[in-house]
Amino acid sequence: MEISSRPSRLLQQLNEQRRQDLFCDCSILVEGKVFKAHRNVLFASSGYFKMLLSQSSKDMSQPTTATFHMFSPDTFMVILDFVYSGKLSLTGQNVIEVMSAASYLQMTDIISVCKTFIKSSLDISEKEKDRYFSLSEKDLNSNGTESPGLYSTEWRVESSPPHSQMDSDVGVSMVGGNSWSNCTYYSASQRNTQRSNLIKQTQRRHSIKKRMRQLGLPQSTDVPPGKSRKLGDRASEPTNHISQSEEQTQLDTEVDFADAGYQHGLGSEVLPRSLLETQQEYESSRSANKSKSSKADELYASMPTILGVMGSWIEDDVRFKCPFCTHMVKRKADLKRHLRCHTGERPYPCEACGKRFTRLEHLRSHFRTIHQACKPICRKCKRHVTDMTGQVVQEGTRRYRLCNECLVEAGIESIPIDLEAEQSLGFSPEEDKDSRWHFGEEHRTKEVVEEDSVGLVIQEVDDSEDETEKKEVKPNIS
DNA sequence: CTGGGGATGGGGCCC
DNA sequence: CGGGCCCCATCCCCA
Repeated sequence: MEISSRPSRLLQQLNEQRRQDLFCDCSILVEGKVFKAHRNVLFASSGYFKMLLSQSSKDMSQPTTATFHMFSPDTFMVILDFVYSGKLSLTGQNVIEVMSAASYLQMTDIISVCKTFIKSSLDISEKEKDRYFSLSEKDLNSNGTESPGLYSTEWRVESSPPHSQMDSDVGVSMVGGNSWSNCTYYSASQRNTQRSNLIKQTQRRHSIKKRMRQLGLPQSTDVPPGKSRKLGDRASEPTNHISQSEEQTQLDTEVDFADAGYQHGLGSEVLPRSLLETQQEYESSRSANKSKSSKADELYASMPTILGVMGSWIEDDVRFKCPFCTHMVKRKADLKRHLRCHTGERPYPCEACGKRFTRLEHLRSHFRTIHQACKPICRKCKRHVTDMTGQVVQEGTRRYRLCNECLVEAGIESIPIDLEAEQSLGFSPEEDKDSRWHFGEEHRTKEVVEEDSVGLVIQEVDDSEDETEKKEVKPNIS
């Protein structure tokens, strides 16, 4: 016979004891504020505490103390309240920090709730959008006041009492690792600029799919687990680690959910609003939520203060753990590089096509293959070509080589170098000849329009000038 | 539908 | 610590 209410009553009792500082044998110091708690409860709730307490458990007579600097007392209070009550008080303002702290403390329960919170905020964003349009269409003359408590309830995890959420693969490595260092992130305005550039990319669908994968969201083209990457960290990456890029993508578009609460139970799944499928949706969403986006930007702006690098020690080997996934690297610089895949930061734009890259080398590679036709290989027959046996064909902003035979076969051998067409791209003959690759944002639209009219342009291949051209053509990559 | 190849992105590591 | 190279996985396009 089982009394189902017994565990919760026990937890209530423990919570009461905590509040009255009864039998507390553990002190947690967070930025000068002391929290009292029970070892047993902390041990059972957090992988971090489990490791910490198992190391210090030999001396049970001494009270255990732990000190944290990487999150605020308020954040820890939210987590501690969750540990003792199963209730997680999330708001739009604290969700990121709570999730980050939970990641550090290895409390995947909380991470899951935070993730769902953020996901469902996107759902709310869509509802808000619908409501916005609805108001626009029907209630333009109405008072337009919003129900302040539209989403005000509290997030609760009631279905499961706090329990151990060990992340075995990171558990050991986390012990003693508590140094955080700030990382560089784009400001909100920079991000807006980047985002607008990103929006213009033609491969958005690809990135959305990819981000869905990062989120662990189901998708039709998802690869089976067995086909995952060679590196175990991706395969083993828990799906409850929301990627920051995704998180930000969502937060950028979401409504103001700060100060609002949400009712959530783990048992009743809150279906995440899937990522916006198209640019139109994305942008209409953005425009619909324009008045609210500043809040999301504020939220983003707060991230640099709460995101960081966890240094941890495995034996004598210092390694750095990504706060958003289980990936660990040996060098800070590698972590910084890795973080770009979470932040979506793409600092290296291609001047020719506007496509942005996370790394300079990728930009260079892209530019060489797409815009410079550096490969001395005929694109059609794959044979090796020289400047004697082939020519460079330009198609839009793409360049590639064709051997003379394939040129004849394609019937484009008679097309001369179309200087007029090149000028039609918006460059005067006086301009640097290479500046035709410097398509800025202002040229891009024109470029697309003109691309068809440009057609194929053949230029003489001069391999000897390739290096020179490389430098001139792409000053920002050399 | 499928396989091949190009483009892209990410990790490890050397300089 | 940044730059760069190499390698590999994945995606996408095309035959």
